[in-house]
Formats: sequence, structure tokens, C-alpha cells
Amino acid sequence: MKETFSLKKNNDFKLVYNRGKSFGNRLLVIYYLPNEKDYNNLGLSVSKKVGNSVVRNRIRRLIKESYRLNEDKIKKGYNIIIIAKVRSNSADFKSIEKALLHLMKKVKLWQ
RNA sequence: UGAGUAUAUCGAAUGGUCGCAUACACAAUCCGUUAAUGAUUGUGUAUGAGGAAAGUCCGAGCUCCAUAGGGCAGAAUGCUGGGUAAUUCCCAGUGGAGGCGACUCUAAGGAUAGUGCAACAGAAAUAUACCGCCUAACAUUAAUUUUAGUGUUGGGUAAGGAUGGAAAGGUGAGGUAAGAGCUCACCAGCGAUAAGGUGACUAAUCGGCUAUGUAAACCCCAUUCGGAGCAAGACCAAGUAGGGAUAUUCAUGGCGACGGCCCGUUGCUUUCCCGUGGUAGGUUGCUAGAUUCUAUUGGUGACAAUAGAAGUAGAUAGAUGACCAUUCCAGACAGAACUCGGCUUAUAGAUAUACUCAUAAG
Repeated sequence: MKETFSLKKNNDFKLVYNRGKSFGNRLLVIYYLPNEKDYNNLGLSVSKKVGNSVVRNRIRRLIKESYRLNEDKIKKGYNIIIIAKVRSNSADFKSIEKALLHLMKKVKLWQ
């Protein structure tokens, strides 16, 4: 992801899960933790319960696209993990985007 | 026209805006410089998931472990001939089973090497007499020279009844006290002979006269098989701390490596000297290969040979997406991770070729 640094290490994921705050809605769950930098790290998690590899790949791309289109409106300086719930396996782009924006406003990462 | 059989092909299309990965070109900046190279950013161009990418069921390439050694154990395969790098794959045939047919299916060596199993039923399950049929002796009844019936005991009989997946050849005729391959004809099975075929096998003649099934039960026979897998392996190398290389000597010892066991091979152990080994991480392996297509020739065919042409996925928490518009049959199964050849499984629908059956017409 260009200009969007992604979380890669398993340790980074564990740190956010253990120390970070979380919030969820119908389709997605968010974990976030301040990282004291001037950019965000985004991590995505879609479990095998959601569907086969085609479905999982599609959900991941939809979330990434939603994040990319709204990146300039989100506060900087956080490690963010987005988890897709099982229910999201039949969602389209608009409902994913709406759910993501709802989460961002709830946890006050929205500028 | 309808119903089918076989083989092959395709797997929504077009345009616009934004975005991602890789390669190339150009520009800028940085490091460094004899030069090349390298890193970051921007712009442009090109390319960017499948027929199964899947399951990981076979077989190979490639890499490391010893140039992959001997025996046992274990595993796999199992009609014949051929193809291939190789196979449990493919092609052509043989036998058997199914279908009116095109065609399909087939784990198809050995049951006189041995062991085991065959429930229930049935008199009896690998040897058998329950009923029945025939007959001898004795007893008894009728009748009385002799014959018929009944009972007991003994013998003959596998035609008939009944059970079962299976009752030891089948059908018909002769034959007999009643019966029986006891005899004959046809059929089936077994053995031998010479013939055809590379072979599985085929059809012919002759002979004797009968042998339960099960080997995806153990087993026997024949053939084949070393292990681990790209998280293989190679190179560079923070932090941390303690091991490595060379030469020599001794012990049939100890620890380890070579899939299990035995053998066999081999490394370390001691002293001296030196500074290196390697974790995180990075680079590489990483995509041109037994490749695809077309033509010709050889072959029934799988396939082979020759000639010409085509040819850019290569990520590493993992790129191929989002939105809009138009069209139609309204889009199924499904996402590359070292690479190939097969098999199996999932799959909306569309197309082509050859053939079969039925109906109609002729």
C-alpha cells in the first residue's frame, strides 16, 4: 500500500490487541493504539469463517479501498486493525464503507 | 424433429475516472566514484490469476543429505503389447459384465503350497439319506398253490420335495428293481495335441468324466521402490555470547549422521594456534519449459521426427480492485506462492464435429 504503512509482524498485532481499545458494529470491528508517529499503520484480518479465499480476498480489498478513499480525513498517529465479521461475506462496497466511517466517528478518529 | 453416445473448445463484453504490483525509459535528489552500480520520489509506456490456480492422490525436474551401498522388514503395482522424462497416466487390443444401438464399465495373477471364514435356514456346507423311490429278510392282516397291504430291521438310490448365494455339470433321449455320465446328442467346464497371433487369446480335433465360494482375508508368485522437501538450499549479516579450522595420537569405548532394524561408511572427543560461526533481518532461489500453435512425414492410435511461428504474473501479511455507463443468455465453480506431466473433485451456461436409436417424408 502506497503511503499507507501496513502492519506486518505478529508482535505488532499482539500489542494492539492487548493494549489497544476496541469497538465494533454490525460488519466490522476496530482495534486502535497510538504509535507516536505521523502516519497510520493499518492491519486487516479476515478469518476463514468468513468464506473461501475468493470471498476473503474480496472483503479485504473492499476494506482497503474504503480506507484509501477516506484516508485524508482520518487522524494520524495510530496503529489500526480492522477485523471483518462473518456477516460481511455478502456485503457490497457501499455498506462496507458506511460501516467503516461509522466506526471512525465512534472512536473519534474522524477529523 | 426428438432422445442419446463420444470427443474437443470457450468460461460475459466494451468505454471512462481513481488506485495497486512488476518491468523498461526519462527526470530530480541522496550515497559513492576513475567508472559502473545502488537507494528514494515523480512522469510515461507495457504487462498482470484458472480450467480447474483446488484436493495433495500419483510421477518427474531442481536442492541438500554419502557418486545413494548390502541384507531383512515394509510399501506399491498385478490380462497383453506399445507411448512417455516418469507414473497408479495415455493409446491399441484380449477376456468378462451392461445397453435395441452409438458405446460404457472392469482391483482382470494364483483357490491341486498352506491356514482361515462361509451367519441364518436346511437332514446335510465338502461332505450328507430327513421325506420320497426301489429292494431283501422277518412278523402280521386279507386272501389262501400265489399275490396285495401294513410294521420292524438291513441294503440300493441324488431322479422328485424342502433350505440356501452355492446341494458337485445343464437339457433331451436311452437305460434300470429304482436310479446314476451308466450310455448317446448338443451345450458348458478341465486336460492334451498340432495351427494362427509379438502376446493376452482364438477357433479345431481328441481324451477322460468333474473340480463350492472367498486372495480390495492372511498368504504365495512376479516386478518396482533411499530420505527430506523452496519454510529445500546458497550468499550477506545488527544485537547477543562461545564456538570453529588444520595437523597428530590413543581407546574394538561414548555421542551423532545416512526413513525402521542389522551390517557397512563416516564426523566429533586430545593438544596447539587462530578469529570466526551464526539468530533477527535482507538478497537470491523466481520463472524459457520434457512450452504452445501451425504444416509435412511416419504410425490404427497414444506419440515421434523435421520446418516455421509465438511468447514479458512473479507477490512475500502477500499486487489484478472500486465506482459509473451500455448490451445480453443476467454471469457457475472458484484466487498463482519453486516448476512441469497426469488423476480426482466442483462447475451457470454456450459452441463445434462424428455417430446411434425413434418418428415423418422419399
